[in-house]
Amino acid sequence: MLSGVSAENEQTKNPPGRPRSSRADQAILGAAAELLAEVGYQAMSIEAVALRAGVSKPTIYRRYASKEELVADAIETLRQEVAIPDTGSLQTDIDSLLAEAIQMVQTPLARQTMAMIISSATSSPQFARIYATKYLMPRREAFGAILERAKARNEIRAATDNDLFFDFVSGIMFHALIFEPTAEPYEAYIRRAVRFLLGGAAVR
Amino acid sequence: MLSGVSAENEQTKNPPGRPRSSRADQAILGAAAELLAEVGYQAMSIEAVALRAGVSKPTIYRRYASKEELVADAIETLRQEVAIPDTGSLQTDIDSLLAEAIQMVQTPLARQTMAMIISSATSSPQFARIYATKYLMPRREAFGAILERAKARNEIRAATDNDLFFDFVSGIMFHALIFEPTAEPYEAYIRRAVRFLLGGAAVR
Amino acid sequence: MLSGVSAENEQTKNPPGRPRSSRADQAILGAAAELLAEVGYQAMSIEAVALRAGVSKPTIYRRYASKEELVADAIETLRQEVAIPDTGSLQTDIDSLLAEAIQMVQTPLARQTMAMIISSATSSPQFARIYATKYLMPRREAFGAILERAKARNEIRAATDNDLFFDFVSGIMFHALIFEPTAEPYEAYIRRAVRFLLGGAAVR
Amino acid sequence: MLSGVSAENEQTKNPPGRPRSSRADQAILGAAAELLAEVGYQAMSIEAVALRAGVSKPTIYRRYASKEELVADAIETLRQEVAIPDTGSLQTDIDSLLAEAIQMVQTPLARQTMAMIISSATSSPQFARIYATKYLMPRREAFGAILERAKARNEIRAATDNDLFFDFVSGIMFHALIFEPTAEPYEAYIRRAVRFLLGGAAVR
DNA sequence: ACTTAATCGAGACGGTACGTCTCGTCTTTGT
DNA sequence: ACAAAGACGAGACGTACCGTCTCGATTAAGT
Repeated sequence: MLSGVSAENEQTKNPPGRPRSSRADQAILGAAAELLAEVGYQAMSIEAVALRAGVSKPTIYRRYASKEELVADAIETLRQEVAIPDTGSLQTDIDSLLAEAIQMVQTPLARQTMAMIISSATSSPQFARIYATKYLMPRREAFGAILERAKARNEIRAATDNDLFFDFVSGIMFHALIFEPTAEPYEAYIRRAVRFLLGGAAVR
Repeated sequence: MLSGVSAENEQTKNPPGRPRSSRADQAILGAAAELLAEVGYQAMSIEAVALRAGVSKPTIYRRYASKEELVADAIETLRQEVAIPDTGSLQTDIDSLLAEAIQMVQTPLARQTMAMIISSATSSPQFARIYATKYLMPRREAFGAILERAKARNEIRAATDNDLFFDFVSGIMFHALIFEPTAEPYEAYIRRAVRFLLGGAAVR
Repeated sequence: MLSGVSAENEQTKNPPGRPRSSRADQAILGAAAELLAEVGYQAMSIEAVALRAGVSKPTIYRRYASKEELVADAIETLRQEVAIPDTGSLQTDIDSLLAEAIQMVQTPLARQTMAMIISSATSSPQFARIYATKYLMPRREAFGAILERAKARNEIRAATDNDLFFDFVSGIMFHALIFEPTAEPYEAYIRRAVRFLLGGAAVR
Repeated sequence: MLSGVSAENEQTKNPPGRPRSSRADQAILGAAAELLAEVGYQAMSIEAVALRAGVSKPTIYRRYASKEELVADAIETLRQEVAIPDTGSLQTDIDSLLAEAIQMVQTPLARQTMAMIISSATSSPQFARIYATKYLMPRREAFGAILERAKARNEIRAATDNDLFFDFVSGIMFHALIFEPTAEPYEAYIRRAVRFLLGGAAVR
């Protein structure tokens, strides 16, 4: 891992023997992502991944010591790019971010991923870390940016804790997804909740 | 199910044959609850439940078609009683409720239950319903009661949506449990977050 | 069983309670005999007998302690009456007896019965005894009778052991049924074999 | 099987994948043969075979689709070598063959095997074929050889059907084993019966 | 060209748990 | 007291995956 001696590793010395097949690498990750979205984390068997990837079981186990590692790698490839809106109004900036997040969070893959994260939160915290890094972090930063601009425009109090604000939004989206606390549609509920939160932070 | 016509069903006619053993009922539910807390939902096998309950496998399958049904019944028996505090101050009332909730939510059984709820939220929504009914509902009502009293004392605005307030608290507790957004202790973070929320709702 | 003696049973004291249903008795034996012929001894389950007889399992177990006892009783009811032929010639007498025996021994019920007898010959010798009594004994006596008449007509030597002769015939019928030693039809083989035996016993 | 084409199939190409463990092969067959002799065909469970062989259940099911196939293979391995006696006298030659056969046929394994053969003679004729090939055939040939020599010595008629003679001997041994027709010991009865048969075949 | 060595597919291995089946017994209500 | 209905403990059934292992066949890199 930590190779301080640079002279040796300058030209990545190939190990002897047949190199790993990159075709197999991609096939495995692709099959794992598909199955994850289709049947979920628990029901996904390594055997099924091997079958779909057209690869043998040991070829998977040579790369990943467990289903968790495989899945962690598979979801890591799902890159999240978040455009930071700048409409001149906090309300519309937030609406823009929410629209994307709401759509994303309602896909089966997102549901499965969330389920998996929480299932294994105790035993395998790496999922939560990956999710926090890959998914939450860009959105946290986007929220931070638009909140800062709103402070500059004096729309909200300067003392407002950006991270806490984001945590509340993220938390209530999670919560509502699971428990469906009201009869109204998911999107309407979330928008109402965020207005509530903004009202509390608003300058008066 | 609930047949209002009492005259007909007055004397619940026993079905023929040997009745189900209530000893077995309890033993199964008890063993399931224990194992759930010990090894978690996924690792809990029907076989192990049967062994610990001193009951045969078919005796379990006669009652429950799947592990999910069994577990749903097992967690349904875990009754939640919430005392509604009345200290004369919203802040201390909330502190009192939070203290209990924070303690509860950090036990292994609660973690396992939450994990299971979310894992199966899509496929088996009954878990979420049970949890919402058994766990969240009493707390939602307690929050409603103390918020109403706070409104009467003019501590918070009368227009504050009690349910939404509770959803935010519940949501951020969930969220923080999973993602540990800050380095500070869980309890401190939650208390800080709730103060943030109260600040927004406060009368000015 | 034998309740002819009236002096002892003069006042046939009815036992208390509901008397055993003779309808059930017959239904059980009938169902057992049918299933025995259809699926064989091993595959015949008490459960299936109960179902077909329209009777509950304990009702059967109240009468018979085991499947063996039930089956023993069922086959005991299959009475065997053998007419002793008297045509004036040993050869035609034997042909007559053989015709009937060959036909009988090739029915599925007979095959199943034989299989059962031998399966349990070590552990449950009562089957072999019942079969020997109900099936073999009348034929042994018939053979004895026609052989005696043949001796009187000086067709075979007077010293011929009737029982041994019968055992050989019975034995080769059994043997050929199981192992099909030749390509020729069962009946032709048996007749050829008996002529061989008669040739050895014939007076010269 | 039929490898007429020598050029192509000369070097039997190994199938891909890990080869079956011959250690497991032998352990399974050994355990099956032991259990067969100990508890009988019906009471022998695949589970018990797996346990005794130190092998998992799927390893057995990979090789044999049913208990019948397993047992057929197990009894096929029980090789029967019969030495053909040549004492110069038919009577003593036969005595020698009988002695071995009588001893063999009275062992528990032989009883169990016979029972199984006949139990399944209708449904699974492969047992009877295996028994006929492995057990009866060598003895049939031995009898054929000593009878031919007896004919050369003019002890018995040249027209005597060797196979039929053997069938009678085999048949009466079977028959006597099952029905015990006399009070005398098995061996004495068989020897008496064979003398009867020889008397019929003798040259006069 | 030839060795070397890690890869590949295929599939068997000992395990564990699955959900089902039938066994013979037990326990209730109703006759 | 018996009949019926059906639950019970017990335990085998045959199947599905687990993660590991053993093969023969490839596939480069380093001789």
